Amino acid sequence: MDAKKAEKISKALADPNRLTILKEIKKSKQCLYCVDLNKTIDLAQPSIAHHLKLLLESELVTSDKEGRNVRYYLNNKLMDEYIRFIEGLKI
Amino acid sequence: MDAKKAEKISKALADPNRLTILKEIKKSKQCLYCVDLNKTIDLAQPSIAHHLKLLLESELVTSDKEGRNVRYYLNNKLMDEYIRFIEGLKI
DNA sequence: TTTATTTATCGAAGTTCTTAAATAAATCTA
DNA sequence: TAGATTTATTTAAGAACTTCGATAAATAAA
Repeated sequence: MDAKKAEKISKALADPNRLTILKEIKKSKQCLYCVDLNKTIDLAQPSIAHHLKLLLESELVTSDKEGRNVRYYLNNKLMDEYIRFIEGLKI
Repeated sequence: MDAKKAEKISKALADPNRLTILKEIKKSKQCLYCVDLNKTIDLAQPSIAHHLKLLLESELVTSDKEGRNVRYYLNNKLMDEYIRFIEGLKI
């Protein structure tokens, strides 16, 4: 992973609501519907949609459509790559 | 590590110049003088001082004074804690 | 087909971040 | 002590980010 990608991922992780979203996806076991986040997170729907978009753009999260719902998944592989990048910063 | 701390570290990592600074500290083997960064990074001195302050506040970097110079060190232990936090996000 | 539900987009307001010029503070050197 | 060097602080401008209301788009349900 290059520094630019790591920067983008770091940015995606640099917000309390996005960290909460990631934890909620984890809690939901593999996937999560966007609509469930509206109940958990105290933000307006467009704000949640915005955060999900950033997470998708960072590729920390993937998604697929199921009717009018969207399912979200964690990208464990990318998280591992990010971890390796951080490891690479260490002496 | 709690989410608030992880957020702060993520913020510190979410900038290309700060990632470069971390890499330079690593390259310098254990420590680095602030003045050396002025040669490496194309930023004005106050900007570099600002980035170093953020890195210190995140605790990713520590420092000590040596005369009028300041030496910077990577906090490998905190990086490990951060890595464990990211691991904890995975399913 | 009409209505309801779910998600995405646009636009604007407020906040935070990045950067640099000016300058101060600390310490070294001559 | 006087001047040079290194780092920190203040202030301000511009860029980027977060948030939400309004609204659009897509699909499901009645």
